Formats: sequence, C-alpha cells, structure tokens
Amino acid sequence: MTAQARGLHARVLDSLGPAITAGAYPPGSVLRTDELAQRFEVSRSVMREVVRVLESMHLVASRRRVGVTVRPTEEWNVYDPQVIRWRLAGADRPRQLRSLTVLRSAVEPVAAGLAARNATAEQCAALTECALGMVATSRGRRLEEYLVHDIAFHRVVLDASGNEMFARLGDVVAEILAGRTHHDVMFEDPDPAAVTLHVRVAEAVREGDADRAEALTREIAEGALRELDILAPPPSAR
Amino acid sequence: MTAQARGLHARVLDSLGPAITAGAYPPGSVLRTDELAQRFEVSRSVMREVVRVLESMHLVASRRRVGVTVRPTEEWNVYDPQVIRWRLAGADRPRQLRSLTVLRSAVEPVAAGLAARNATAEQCAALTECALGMVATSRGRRLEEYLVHDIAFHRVVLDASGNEMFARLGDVVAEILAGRTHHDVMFEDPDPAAVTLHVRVAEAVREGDADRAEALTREIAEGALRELDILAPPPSAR
DNA sequence: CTTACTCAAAAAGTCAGACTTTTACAGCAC
DNA sequence: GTGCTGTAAAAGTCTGACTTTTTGAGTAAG
Repeated sequence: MTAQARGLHARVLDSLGPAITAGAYPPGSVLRTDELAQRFEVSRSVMREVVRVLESMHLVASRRRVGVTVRPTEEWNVYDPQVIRWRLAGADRPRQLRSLTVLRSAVEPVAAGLAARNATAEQCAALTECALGMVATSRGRRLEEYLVHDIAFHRVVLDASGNEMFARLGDVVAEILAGRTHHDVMFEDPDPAAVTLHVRVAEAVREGDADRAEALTREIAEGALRELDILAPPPSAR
Repeated sequence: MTAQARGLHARVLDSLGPAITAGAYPPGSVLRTDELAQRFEVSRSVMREVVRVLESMHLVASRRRVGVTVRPTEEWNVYDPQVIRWRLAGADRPRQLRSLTVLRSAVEPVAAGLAARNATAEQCAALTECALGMVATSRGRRLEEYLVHDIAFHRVVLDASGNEMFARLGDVVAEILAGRTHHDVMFEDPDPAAVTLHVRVAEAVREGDADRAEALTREIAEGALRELDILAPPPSAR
C-alpha cells in the first residue's frame, strides 16, 4: 500500500520517525549515526540527512562527541504534519486525537466567523454544495461518501477564513474526520443534528452573518468533543 | 549577536531559508543543489542536508532531473517555529503577525477555560505571581520587565490548559508579545485595562471558573486584535 | 580531599570523487 | 499528430579520508 520506492531517505525516515514518536527510544536516549546507518543498512550520508530532518522537527538533538539524543516530548514540533501522522499511527493515538480535536474546537468557530466576512461567492457556493452533499449521503451507510463532503466542507471554511494558519489546519481536520469514520463509529449513520448544523453554517456564511456562523460551528465542535468524551474519556475529573 | 560558529549546515540554512520565505525565489523557481553548494561555498553533502530540511518544511520539493523547486506558499509548514521566525524577520512581518494574532485570539480563550479546570496549585501560584509582576511593572516605562511577566503569564496559561497543541503555541505568543514591545508601541506604558484583565484571569483560573477565565481572556484577545487593526489595518472591508 | 589542568579518544561535521537511478525532453519513426 | 527510444541532466547513494568539538579520565597542584 505505502509507496515502496520512495528513496532510501524517505524509507528510513518513515521507519525511524514513528519509532521515536512512539517512544521506542525514550527521551534522553542516545543514538549514534554510524550505528543507525548500519542498522538500517544505508550509508552514513543518508542517515545523516535523516537525522538532520528529525533534528529540524525537534525530535532529536545532535551533539558532537555525544551522539543523537532524543528530545523530551514537550520540545517536539507537534504541528509538523509528518509528526502528527506518525503519532496518529502510533499507540497514543487517542490522546493525540483529543489534543487535535480540542485545538479544532477552538479554531473552527473563529474561522467560520471570519469566513462569513471574507468568503468569496465561489467559496459560498462550494460550501452549500458540500452541505447538500452531506445531506444527500447522511442516510443509508454511505459513510465514505459522507466523509468526503464533510472534509471538503471544513476545508472550505478554513480556507475561506482568509487566515493562513487556519487554512493549514485543513489536513488536521481531515485526519480527525477520517479517523472517526474509519476507526471509531463507522457502523451508524452520522448524527442528523450535526448535518443540519452544517447546512445552517453554510447559510450563515452565505448571508455574511459572522456571529451565527461562529455560534453554529461552536455547536458542531461541542458535538465533536462530546463524541470524544464517550469514545475516549478525558484524563480525569477534578 | 547571532551565533557565528553554529556549523556550516545551520549557517547555510539560516541564509537560504529566510531568502525563500521572503520570496527571493518565487514559487516554481528551480534551484540546483550543485549550484547552491558553489554559491554558499560548501560541499554538496552540506547542501544536500540543507535541502532535505527545507524539503521537510515543505518549502521546496526535490525531484530528479528537475532540481529543487520552490513550493507555493500555501504548502509551506507555516507552524514550523523556524519558518515562523524567518517570516517574522522578513518583509511580510505585518501580515504574518496578523495571522498569528488571530490564531492566538482563537486559542487562548479556550486554553484559559481549560486551565481553570486543570491548573495545578503551582501553576495557579505562578499565574498570580506573573499577574502581580505585570501590575508592578505596568507604569514608568518598565516595558522590558513587563514583557517578561506578560510572556510568562501566557505561557503558564497555555501550559496549564493541559493541551499539548496549546502549550506549544507559547513560543508564538512570546514572539508576538516581544514584537509588539520591540517594534511597534514601545513608547507608552501598557494599557491599564489589559493589566487588570490579566489579574482577573489569574483569579478566575485559581477559582476554577472556566467560563469567566475564557470570557476574560477573550477580552484580552479582542484588545490585541483592536491594537493590530490600528497598527496594521486588515486587507479591506467588504 | 578537592580543584584545576592536560590530553586523548569519540562522535559528529565536512569534504571530494565516483557511481547509480530516475526522468524530462529531443529526435526519430510511424 | 502520435508514439517510441535514447540520451543527458540532475538528484540520489556510497565510500573513505580528514577536521573539529567536546567529554571525561588521568594527573598534578593546592
């Protein structure tokens, strides 16, 4: 499935990166470039390039005479899409999913409000189309088709906000939504209330009603959080 | 000022990276590793490692027989701290600052709400201390001291939220606040209303009042946005 | 016993050159 | 015009030698 002939560099990175984010080498562990090169059966050049990339992600720090030390989790570049992917594929996927969903719940309402102000006619049309698509596929186990429209909807909102930082969270949202469908609750049809909310958000954006778009999106986000609380309860109560 | 002997790799990266984010090589431009190596007077190994890092930031894409092509802005990893730093140092600093401030205004209120629920006793104490420090240095052109407390305050809130993604925005907020003091309005004392709001946020968090902490932080954020509208007006009205 | 200095080794960092692999493109045949 | 084929350009990979920084052991002085 995953591309095989993507070059040595990419292959080693996709092997070592997830291992580190999964905690196979706990923070403070020391690796040596030469040893790694041997282990992965690649030349030192390739391994050096891999280490440099991991270093740029703040997963490791390379120091002379010491080696390549794994950094503590708090220092990782957790917004790096690659790191996000690695962690979502790993064991602490639930915790990761929670962090990202909370982030999403903070960002999307504000993005929707901005979208109501800034969306172009084309974006409004796209939004309506997505919402209609969601309605059309919301019943009868057409989950894959529904997912496509759902992802597209949220992407358009984030793009239409006109904020670059928001727009770049489109992939994260896509990952979350896809995860929900594929891992968690793929047996039942989407919540009709959520579908309706999407339609109403599209309306609000079209009418330029920022406050309503924000409030409605906040409801969608709260729904996502509630869903998460059921599937993967938070750490604990106070 | 900036470290000089940080290794060739870092020096070339810090030269080429900002050049790209500044638009010196417009998207679609094609560079050749060999040519770059000559231009920067380093070996191909070093330049290859630099290119690999830029590639992991999605600033460029390297393809055989073609070369290293600069990617369009929308594909850059705009959350990479390094990229953020480069862009903030460049010409479109104002636009960048706006994007980040909007992001901040979306995230911090939610983070404060979570902090009210999750903050430890130590974090509450730290928060109060920061707020008091802000009060103490809020008058008499003690802007540098004030800044330290301000940054610390927002860092503690983001950390105390217990959300990893929020916590990692501490550096971004620090950058924004520092930028405000150093570039924009360093002539007058901070807004007394803002200082009071910080004190009240600390209170709310201490008392575990999530809604109030969120609302108060939203006021702080709105203040920051208003300030931004004055200093660097948004694109245009509808 | 502690402190300060020296020095050797370990590991990353750098360089140079040869070779391999992919692939865009030109030129040719149909 | 369409399709094939071959060539060259550029990245990708490997190897080995050399340099630089840095740690920590050993040693001498207090």
